[in-house]
Amino acid sequence: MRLTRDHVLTAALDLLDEVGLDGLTMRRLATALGVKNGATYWHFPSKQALLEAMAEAMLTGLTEDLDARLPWHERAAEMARRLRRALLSRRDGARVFSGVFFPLPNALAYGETMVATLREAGLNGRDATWTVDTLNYFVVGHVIEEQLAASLPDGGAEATARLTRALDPRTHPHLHAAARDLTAPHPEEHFEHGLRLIVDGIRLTAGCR
Amino acid sequence: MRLTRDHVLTAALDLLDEVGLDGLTMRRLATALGVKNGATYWHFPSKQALLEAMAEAMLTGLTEDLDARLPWHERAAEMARRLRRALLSRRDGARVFSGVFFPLPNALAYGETMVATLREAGLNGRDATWTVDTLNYFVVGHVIEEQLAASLPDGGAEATARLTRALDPRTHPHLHAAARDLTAPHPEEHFEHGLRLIVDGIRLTAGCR
DNA sequence: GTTGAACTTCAACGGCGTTGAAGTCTGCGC
DNA sequence: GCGCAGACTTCAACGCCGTTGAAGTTCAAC
Repeated sequence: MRLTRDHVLTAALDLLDEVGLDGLTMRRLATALGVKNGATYWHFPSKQALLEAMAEAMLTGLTEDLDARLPWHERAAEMARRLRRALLSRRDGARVFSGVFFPLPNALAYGETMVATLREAGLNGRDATWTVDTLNYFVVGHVIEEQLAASLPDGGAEATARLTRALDPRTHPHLHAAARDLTAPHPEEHFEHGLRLIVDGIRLTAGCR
Repeated sequence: MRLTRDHVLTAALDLLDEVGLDGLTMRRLATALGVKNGATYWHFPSKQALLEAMAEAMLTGLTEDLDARLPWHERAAEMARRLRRALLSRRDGARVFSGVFFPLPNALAYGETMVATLREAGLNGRDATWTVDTLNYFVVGHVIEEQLAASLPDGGAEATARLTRALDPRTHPHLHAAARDLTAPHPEEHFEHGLRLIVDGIRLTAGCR
């Protein structure tokens, strides 16, 4: 059967889950599709274009069915949670997303909804836009680290051990004590902690005007 | 004259400024040093090790001469600003830093100081650690974008034009209006805006206990 | 001077994204 | 039924990349 743009895209997403971003190769993708190396280039002009399509696919439906009756800060938090879940839906999803520069339609819809929500809270255009940026840096950065930790060979045990070894309790008492509060074991709580921090900051800003 | 680990390191940092992270190649580095391709591998076992040393070099002196009389929130903000400036000191510095997994001594010192500052504010160990993570996601994400925008061929004019073209004012009124509030023209204010947002969130959290 | 370690060169390995010419298939008008 | 044009695939390369190991060179200490 002949190839379709969609075949290539879904095969690429499946391959991403299987081998991760670093293992995702145009040659491997062709092999997975039972096709020779150059064939995919008919459907996507470059690997970058394919990665953009993959990112766009991950963000499908991000703004759908959002409860308009929620107060603005709960709506904003819900959107951030949705973005996180979308990025988590594929292995290394956050890194794929962060490598895309092109303005993806689904990302634009997300941004538009976010800015609209914050404007509703009373923020002016510039504040709302910049606040969305701050939220995005947090979400993407958090999920990148989350997925990095998740794809460590031994569940991060070796990396944690090496970190603990590097930490002299005399010079780094706080970090030494914090070794058990790393991201890895509590991703949800860690995410909610940061999210609340930022949303609280927004509420403070919003209340001041 | 023979090579030194230090020669290689400073040449790598200079080459980074010249050609950016994507142009930084072991072969190009060797050429810049007037040496053949394999020679650098005597001083650094791998490119990754070299990048780690480069990141560590960028973070030198990050925690020095911090005014202990400042209130905690100003000290934390000052640290974040220092981290930003350190990452900005080299082209693509933030991307170099974010690609390093190994716990760098200077990064640990930074983290220790940050956690200590937040504990002083009354946060418990876990809250302090996680809050530092949130701050770091913001700083690194912000500077990555800042430097990405700075290294666009035409100062970002073409990218902005393409974005504006992709934005229908009917479907994306807020983003369309916000096209002039992008990061690029106001990096300082944009950074300070996000920083204040997060620090305000911390102050709120700190006040609650 | 000899020697042994420190350092460099040399030549390759296997991999990557991408390209363009050549080939094959397929559906459509005749 | 047939030919043909466009759609799609293969093939064979190009020029990169990080890394490696054996062979060669330099140099300081004895």
